[in-house]
Amino acid sequence: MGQENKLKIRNAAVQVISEKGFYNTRMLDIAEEAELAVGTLYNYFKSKDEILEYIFAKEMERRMEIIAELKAKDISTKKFLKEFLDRHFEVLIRNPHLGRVVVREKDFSGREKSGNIQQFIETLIEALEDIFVEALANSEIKDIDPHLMAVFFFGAIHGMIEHALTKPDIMMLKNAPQFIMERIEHIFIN
Amino acid sequence: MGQENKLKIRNAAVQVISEKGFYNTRMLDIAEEAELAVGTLYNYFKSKDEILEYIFAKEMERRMEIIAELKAKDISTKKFLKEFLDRHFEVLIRNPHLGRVVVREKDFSGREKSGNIQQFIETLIEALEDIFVEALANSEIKDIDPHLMAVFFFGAIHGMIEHALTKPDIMMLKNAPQFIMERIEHIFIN
Amino acid sequence: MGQENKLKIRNAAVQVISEKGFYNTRMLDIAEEAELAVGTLYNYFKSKDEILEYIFAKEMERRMEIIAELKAKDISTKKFLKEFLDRHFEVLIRNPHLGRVVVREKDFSGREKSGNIQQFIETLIEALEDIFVEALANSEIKDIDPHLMAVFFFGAIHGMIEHALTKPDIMMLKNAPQFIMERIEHIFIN
Amino acid sequence: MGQENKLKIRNAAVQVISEKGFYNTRMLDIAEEAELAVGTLYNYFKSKDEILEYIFAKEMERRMEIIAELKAKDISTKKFLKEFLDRHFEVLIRNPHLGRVVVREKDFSGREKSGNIQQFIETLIEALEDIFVEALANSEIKDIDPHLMAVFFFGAIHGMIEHALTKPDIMMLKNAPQFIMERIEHIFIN
DNA sequence: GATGAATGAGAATTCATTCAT
DNA sequence: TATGAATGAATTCTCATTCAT
Repeated sequence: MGQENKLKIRNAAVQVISEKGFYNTRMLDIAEEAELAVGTLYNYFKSKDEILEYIFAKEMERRMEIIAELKAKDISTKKFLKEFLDRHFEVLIRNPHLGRVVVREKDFSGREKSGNIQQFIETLIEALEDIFVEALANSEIKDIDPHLMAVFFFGAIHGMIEHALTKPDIMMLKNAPQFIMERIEHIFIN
Repeated sequence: MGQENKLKIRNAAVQVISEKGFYNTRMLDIAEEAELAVGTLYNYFKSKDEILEYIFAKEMERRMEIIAELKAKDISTKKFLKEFLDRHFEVLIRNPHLGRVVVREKDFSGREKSGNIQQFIETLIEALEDIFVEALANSEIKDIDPHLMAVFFFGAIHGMIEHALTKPDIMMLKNAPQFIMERIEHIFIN
Repeated sequence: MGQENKLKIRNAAVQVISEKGFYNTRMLDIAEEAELAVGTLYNYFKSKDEILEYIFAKEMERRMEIIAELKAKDISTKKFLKEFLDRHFEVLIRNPHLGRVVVREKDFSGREKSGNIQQFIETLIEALEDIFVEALANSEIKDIDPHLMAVFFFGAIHGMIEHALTKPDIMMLKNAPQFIMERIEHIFIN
Repeated sequence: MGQENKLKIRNAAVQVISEKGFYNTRMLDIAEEAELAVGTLYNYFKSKDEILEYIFAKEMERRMEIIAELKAKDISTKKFLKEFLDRHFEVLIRNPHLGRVVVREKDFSGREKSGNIQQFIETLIEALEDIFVEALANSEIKDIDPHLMAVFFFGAIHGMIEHALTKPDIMMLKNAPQFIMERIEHIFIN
């Protein structure tokens, strides 16, 4: 059915955009990668911008799902963050193209539409912030500004991903979760 | 003399690109902001890409200067990093447009030329890595992978800058250096 | 049976083309208005152009029928023209969309196929010319170039229709036949 | 200077649009006819639509100038109309392409922008209406609805032009003014 | 006959770059 | 050196038409 093509287009777009960057990718590039006609792309997406938004929406949705799932587990914040990192990086190791697109094209500025993508990032940061706020309330972590903490954490993750995928350095991706946890180990009480 | 115009163009480009993003900025936009004719831009830069490269080159040069200067001071690594962060963020607080361009447009991929910009980032990370390698040799810090450390550190910095400038949240820029230092405090011996 | 769909398509086309103009009307627009699938349109018409031709053909056929019918009645030319005008405008008052399409899209030039539509107009003008030729032979009207007369007459009719439908000004449509007759009253002998 | 190119583009557009119709004319066609690059067209006009509007604006301006000039002459309405017709048709005889565009593309419907073109026509009709209103006040013509009269008159003119230029039939253009005057002769008192 | 997704040729428009003045 | 009009390659998006179901 139709969803199959939408998926094909998304995957093709991820592939090509990760290689050439969003602005250097033509609709024709995506179409060829997807083995479809250009016109067909427009049966599934209103514009090129919308394809990028869709990629982001899907990925951010996944991250929120992971967070929701982990929240349901009722584990300590430390375990929570470790597991979130593990799963986040695991996805990227399996699909480096996707990671590259998500970390690189997030600054899709200069157009109003881009608002959505910025929003996805915001939402994720806010979700992380909530985790820290709660941990603070439960005295699981020291008295640290949760907002700064969330931004710092998110930035460090993105930075390592970007660097690892650009080199590319898969080993770094594998070590990153453990390394990041060690860097914030000290914020936890006990 | 001519350098005055080159500076005008650079400043205009920073201003406009920070607002619209590199790909949504036309040479005409830069020319208008600089109060020059489009043709004049080409008397100072061979291409649009070259303007961006120039902006990066200048900024990275400045960072390297700061690093060289601090190295000459022969202070502890902790003080070194703290002072580097202070000065780095200070520049951005004074010129947010510049910060926005540098953090956003670093992934200028999909073209061969972009190599230069990637290179600037690499160089800076390597410089930081050197600091950590040396600190390790001097037993100033714990036994931590210096490369990972440099990437982590750089990522966190960039993430906070980007977030702070996007909101924009000047207060975060002010608090960031101290906050980051506290996060890596534990890596230092003593 | 099938003719029902052909009619639905024609009516839908008249409706949409009258609103958006032929070139700004997509097959999809017509299909939606007709509550049919685009593909279905092609079971009844070979192309978009053919739909417009069909609309014209039908209308011109009707006018020719009116003319034939009036000719059979064997009335004076003056009565003939008056009745022709009455019936012509009556149709338009009842279906302004149709009128709008017929007066506006007659210049469907630049394509070979369009010849047909031009032809319809020609045929109608010739029919009117015949009326004047005959009237001249019967000494019903003064010595006036019948060809010029037909063109003049036809132009005035079209102009008034177009103006009335564009405003729209239904009252003008109602008054037009009488007004036009008064304007050519003087050509009749007696 | 620049106006020279604007004129070249206008003339080329008139030529091509008169042959192929507005919607079947590509910007490239106009550019080639004008012996300019496509891009150059956009240095003088914001869009294809704007070219058509410009053609109309110029022509309507000319007609208004003729009307203003004749008004200044303070001649009888009958002479006024005759002279207006003569000059109007004279222009068309000299530049049939222009005439064809003006009579054919006036119904530039389906887009908001088209409003301007409709407006030009309206303005001209209103100007004619004013003539009749004044003539009525001066008892130069019989008691006839001036609005209907203006629309009728304008329609007849357009119809004859269109027919004459479509055939093409230059003789008809030459005879038209006289013929039209004879048709409305009876409305004048005396 | 009816459907509507797939197709790809085609068109408007943009914009980096050139170059004559 | 400064200018800005001219250029035309490149790109996004549209839409008539086809055809497998």
